[in-house]
Amino acid sequence: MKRKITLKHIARELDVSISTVSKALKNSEEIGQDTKDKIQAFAKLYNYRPNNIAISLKNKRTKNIGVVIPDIVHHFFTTVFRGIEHYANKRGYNVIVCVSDESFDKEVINMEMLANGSIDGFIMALSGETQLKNDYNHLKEVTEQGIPLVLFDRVTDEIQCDKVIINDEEASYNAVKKLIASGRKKIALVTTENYLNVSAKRAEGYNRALKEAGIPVDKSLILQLPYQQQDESMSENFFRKREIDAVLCVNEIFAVKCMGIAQKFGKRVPEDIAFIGFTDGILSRHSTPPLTSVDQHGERMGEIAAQMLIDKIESDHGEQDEEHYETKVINATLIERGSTLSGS
Amino acid sequence: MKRKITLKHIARELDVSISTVSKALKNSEEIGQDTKDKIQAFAKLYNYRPNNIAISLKNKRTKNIGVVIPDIVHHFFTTVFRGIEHYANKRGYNVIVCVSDESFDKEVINMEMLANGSIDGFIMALSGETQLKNDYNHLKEVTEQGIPLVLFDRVTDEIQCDKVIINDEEASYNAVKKLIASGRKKIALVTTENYLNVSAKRAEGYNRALKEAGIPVDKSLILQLPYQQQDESMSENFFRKREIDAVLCVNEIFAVKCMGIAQKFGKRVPEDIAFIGFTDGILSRHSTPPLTSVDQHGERMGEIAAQMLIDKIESDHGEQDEEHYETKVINATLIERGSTLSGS
DNA sequence: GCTGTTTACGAAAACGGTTTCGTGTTAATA
DNA sequence: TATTAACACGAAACCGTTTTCGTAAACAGC
Repeated sequence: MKRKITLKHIARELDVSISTVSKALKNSEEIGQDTKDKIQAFAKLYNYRPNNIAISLKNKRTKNIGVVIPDIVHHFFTTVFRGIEHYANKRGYNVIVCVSDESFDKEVINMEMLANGSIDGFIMALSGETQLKNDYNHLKEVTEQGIPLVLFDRVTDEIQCDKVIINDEEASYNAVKKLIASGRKKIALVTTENYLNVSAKRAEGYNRALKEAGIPVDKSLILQLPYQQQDESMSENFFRKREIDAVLCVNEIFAVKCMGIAQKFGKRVPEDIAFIGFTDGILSRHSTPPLTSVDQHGERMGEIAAQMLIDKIESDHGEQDEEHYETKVINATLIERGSTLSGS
Repeated sequence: MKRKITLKHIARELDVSISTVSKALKNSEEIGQDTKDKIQAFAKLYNYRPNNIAISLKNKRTKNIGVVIPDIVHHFFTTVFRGIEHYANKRGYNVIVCVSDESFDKEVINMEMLANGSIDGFIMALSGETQLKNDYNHLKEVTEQGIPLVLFDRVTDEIQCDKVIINDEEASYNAVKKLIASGRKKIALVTTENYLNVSAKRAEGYNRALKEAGIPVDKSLILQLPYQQQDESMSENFFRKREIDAVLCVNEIFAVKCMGIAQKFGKRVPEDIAFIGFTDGILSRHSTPPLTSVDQHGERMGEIAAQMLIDKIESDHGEQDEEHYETKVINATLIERGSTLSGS
């Protein structure tokens, strides 16, 4: 077992001082060429690599960023994460992930663990419980310590920091407008039970589009399902009883499920009934027919979040002048597929 | 902005030495009760937390583990990751993730970055390119440095280390046997083009089950698709021309796609044709009919991998006696759903 | 009053680097 | 020849902890 070699080893072996070795490996002008050659050759031979931890301690920079998300087995979050990871890696950063499991306590504990020197900044989406409790002291503490923070998707106005979100309301509005334009009249909305921030926004867009088209909003056309629904009777009743020719769902699981139910009742998609879902994931692409859905550009979102964070980290050398925070809005786009297109 | 407070600050403020502060906060017997009280009160007041980096440097233990996987937007890998993260957190470890994107070079670079002190051990699944090149020097280097390594799912015999895999061959064998038992005779196999390790194992199980039942293996019933296939003509031709009453697919995407195609040709699932997929993910649960599939127990796999790794890390204090490595095999189980059950 | 023990704390080394400053040697200049 | 600048390197501080060891002061025992 070859143990890692350190500056001290090299110095002792070559009978020079540690500082000389350090400088030689940085090709400093201070050191004579022969000495540099000798040291560099030796270092290469023994595959010397500086110890990251020691450097972190010295520089007070870890080159790590902390990502805290509610769930990892979740298409949208992993997509964002991929964007973060790619961008961060490009700039020489590693990513430490913690999963809050939608729990406030876990979110707090994870952040505290990481905030004690392990990372240079945070990127996070709030857990459901945190949004419910509306308690953001852990975020405040972190920012007060001068640790940069970027929130994405699940954000809050209570905290002053950089944010990246999508235009949920508008995306929803546009989707419904498109349905109306293609002649649909009885448009249903399938949303979550406990109005999450994003679901609420999407409902607003739905309402606005209908109103603008002069279609009265019919509450009986709005179905609220539990987040993790097992039982399909609610949805079945909903679709059995009602005359519906289009459906907007706030996520793709609901959309695919509802589409299946409608088909079971003999409706043809998209001829009799059209479907649009949010979150363009694997389900949308592989359902029959493929689902028209709102692409939230998760990867781009992750890249932007990472960029904002790292820029802030690296500009942070002086006391930050006047604090200046941005909220970037990403335009979601509708990807049209078989569940709305009637042409082949 | 309240900066982080250190032992030195406390010491200066209370006019004692740094060592006294350190000991007092650990409630050492060496320190007088009044001094301890004073110091602890002060520390609590200013919310003192020891700096992780300094501790890491001192202990040569980071309490971080590195996870390197080929892809993160991938149901199976995220499931495993969740298992790793949960277990690691329970034992006080954080997780640094790097994504190799199926690229050999990225895998190497990522591991080198992390191996220089950032982590105490690795958990990884090999990238496709690495398996193709059959070059494992980066893994060898890491293990030779005494860094514990656990491979999961995509493993290799070339490296001596702990491993966690599922019984692919047997799972496949059992699945096909079940199809045969339910009266299916013309059983197709849909697999990947460039035989990955796991695909090969699954094909073996398929062959064995057929042979054992006295059914000759018909090469024309085996379809090899590119990993990321766009074009469906290959699959369409396959299903159009052949008399097939059951299909085993090496992943759920293939299964759902093929099921859709068969349905398009007027076949009823499962009456006319049954489907079984590997990887029990979101697609299986939400397809119509829901797909019978092989659950690889990713979360359990992650937990076991993390446990093996951390146990090794924490037993590693002395020079490890004689090296002893294990390969744990997890039994995949078949989850039966509508794509094979003919009963309601 | 002298020795021997506690008690309660501080000095210093160590982890592995970076960096500032000082200094001995040589070469250039007056 | 004396002065000085350039060169090449080492000593030491520092980042924030932990931990070993040394030692003053107080106290006990004789």
